[in-house]
Amino acid sequence: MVQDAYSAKPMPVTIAEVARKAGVSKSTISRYLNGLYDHMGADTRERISQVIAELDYRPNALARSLKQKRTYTVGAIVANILNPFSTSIIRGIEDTLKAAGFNLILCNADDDPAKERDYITMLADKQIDGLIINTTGCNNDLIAQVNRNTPVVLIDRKVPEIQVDTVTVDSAKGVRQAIDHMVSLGHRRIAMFTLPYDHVSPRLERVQAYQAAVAEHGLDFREEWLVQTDIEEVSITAKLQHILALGDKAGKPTGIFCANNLITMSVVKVLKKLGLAVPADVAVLGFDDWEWAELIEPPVTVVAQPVYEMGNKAATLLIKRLTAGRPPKKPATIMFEPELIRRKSCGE
Amino acid sequence: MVQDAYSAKPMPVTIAEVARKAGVSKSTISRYLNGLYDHMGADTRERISQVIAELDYRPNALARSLKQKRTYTVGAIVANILNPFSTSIIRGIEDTLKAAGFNLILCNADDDPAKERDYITMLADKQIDGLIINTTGCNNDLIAQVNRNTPVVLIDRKVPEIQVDTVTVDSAKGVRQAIDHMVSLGHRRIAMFTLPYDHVSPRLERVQAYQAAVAEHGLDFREEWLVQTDIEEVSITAKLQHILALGDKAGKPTGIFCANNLITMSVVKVLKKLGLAVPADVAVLGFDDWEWAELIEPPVTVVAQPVYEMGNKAATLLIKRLTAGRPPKKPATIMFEPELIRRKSCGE
DNA sequence: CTGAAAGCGCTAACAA
DNA sequence: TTGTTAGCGCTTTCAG
Repeated sequence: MVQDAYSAKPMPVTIAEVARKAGVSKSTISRYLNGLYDHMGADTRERISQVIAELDYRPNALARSLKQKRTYTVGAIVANILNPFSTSIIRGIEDTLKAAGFNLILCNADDDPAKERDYITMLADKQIDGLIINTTGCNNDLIAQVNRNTPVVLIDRKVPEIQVDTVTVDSAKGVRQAIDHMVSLGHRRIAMFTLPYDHVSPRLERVQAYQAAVAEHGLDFREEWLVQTDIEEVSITAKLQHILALGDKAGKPTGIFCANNLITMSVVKVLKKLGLAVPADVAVLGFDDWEWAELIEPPVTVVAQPVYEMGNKAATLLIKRLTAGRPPKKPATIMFEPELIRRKSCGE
Repeated sequence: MVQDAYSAKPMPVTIAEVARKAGVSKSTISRYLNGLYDHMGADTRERISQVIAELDYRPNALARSLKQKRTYTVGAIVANILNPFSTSIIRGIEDTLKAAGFNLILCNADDDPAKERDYITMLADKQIDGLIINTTGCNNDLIAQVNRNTPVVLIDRKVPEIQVDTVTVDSAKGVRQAIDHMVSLGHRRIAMFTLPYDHVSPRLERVQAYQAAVAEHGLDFREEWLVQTDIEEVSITAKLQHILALGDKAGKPTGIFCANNLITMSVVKVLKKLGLAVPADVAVLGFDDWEWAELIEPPVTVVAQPVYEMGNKAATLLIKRLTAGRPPKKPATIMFEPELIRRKSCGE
């Protein structure tokens, strides 16, 4: 068949062509490509090397993977790529994977279960060797199914129904540190802002830990102080105005604990727009640190998670499964330690 | 052959199995999968649908792509995923691609030419249909070669040697806006901080535009004010201290123009550490906006680029090539308009 | 040390 | 309306 004059893709060179030009069989080329030249004629080897260079030949990974049933590729799906939390994790995953010779396909679920679902199936269809996912928590069935063929590692968010390696942070301890810190600075009326916490384990854990800490410290508490919200400015503004209008005697909180960095940013932004001073009018403490948290005025006090290391660990766990001598070990859950970073947003 | 007891991957179900169970040929299944059931027996269709559901069958994308010579996947390589500039672009690319039915493989070159090189070949080996790249500028040969088989779109950074669609921002105009603004606020001694600008077109353009603007306004100028640096705190600190120690009469600049957001963040951070007030001690204006630039104290004035739209556009151009009626059009370079966003870091 | 041949899972003429 | 057949580009026994 003749090559179409306008066709976008010129005929790429195949192993057969290399074989012909080098005057050997495809098998020999294949062996060469796979480093099996222990017992290969030095002359043949040399010739093949030359022909390959000359033709600029690169093996087709699709064909190879189809035959070998391995792609040496792992997929990673993060919840929201605009969140520094996700990008740091990605860097952690990437470095470890690369060092081990695996490729990475990155996907951004955008906190949308449907999008996540699409990406999971796309990756599975592409026959990835493994999956690392910071899941929305709404596709557990699919993830479990993928996990039957392909090792999966969960990051940040746990899903007890699925038996897989999981990397998280000790949210309870982090919240404890946060509340202890605020209390030590004299706060006794502490509100908490969180994204909706159904389906998402760390969010739920943080809310529960907040409630526990409030109880143990014998702090004041009102249902209205536990606010579930999205990060839109209008929403945050409304909720903030509501709790801050509660009136001073035991009604208005003096501090706000934000359950993740997105919330923290929004809260700080809105507070600023409302002309409220931090921490004079109200203190702020966030869960999760990020590069420029100290650039905000005032620099915001946070509970930091070792995000990069969490990415490393997730990749390491996955690689272990991918290269494991059998039989496979029981799934483990690794919990990292959070760390309080004192800056200026809580007073002192 | 018997399935190995410990083998990680259970035998996945293939089209042949579906065919057998449904009592039809593989071709029929294939037709079904590809939506060619116009002239298919309603009964067969029904049966196939059932068997597929029953077996949880998913076609192997590797096999399909090998045969079709299309992966419906485009690769995107960004310079630095920790940079909000990159992530916004990614979102733009992603949305457009998804809407057009293409998959996206994301890679982070980390501003490292070697890493970039690896990713480009990896993507090419995986037979991507197209590539969008914010290149380091050090792999032009490779990119040109890929471009012979596969449409490439350059984003943010131009490479004149390669004939491809390119999406950029009008750096010259942006810089002009920046300098004009500072001048209008009374600054006549303006320094510029930039990352090393060899290989990277927008950086070079910005430096040239800065020099041109300085000349046209008849501003004071000293070689030392044009500083090339990395974003490490130590480097920035040293350079900053140097120019600020120059002495007041025409030596010490009153304003600093930062050529990109990474530089801006570092400069602001170091200024803060040095106890210098912005804009009282020195004004700051940055190229490129980002979500939380207004959270900094003072909120920093910037020249914003429509990053999300640039991502959209890059993807759109690529899709056009991928779905084009032939013959292909000549490569175009699209230039987006920057926009000055006045905040507080330049005085007034 | 190297080659022949079969086959990975799918699609696409061409027949029927 | 459906089946047969021949590959896509590579790897991998099995022979020699």
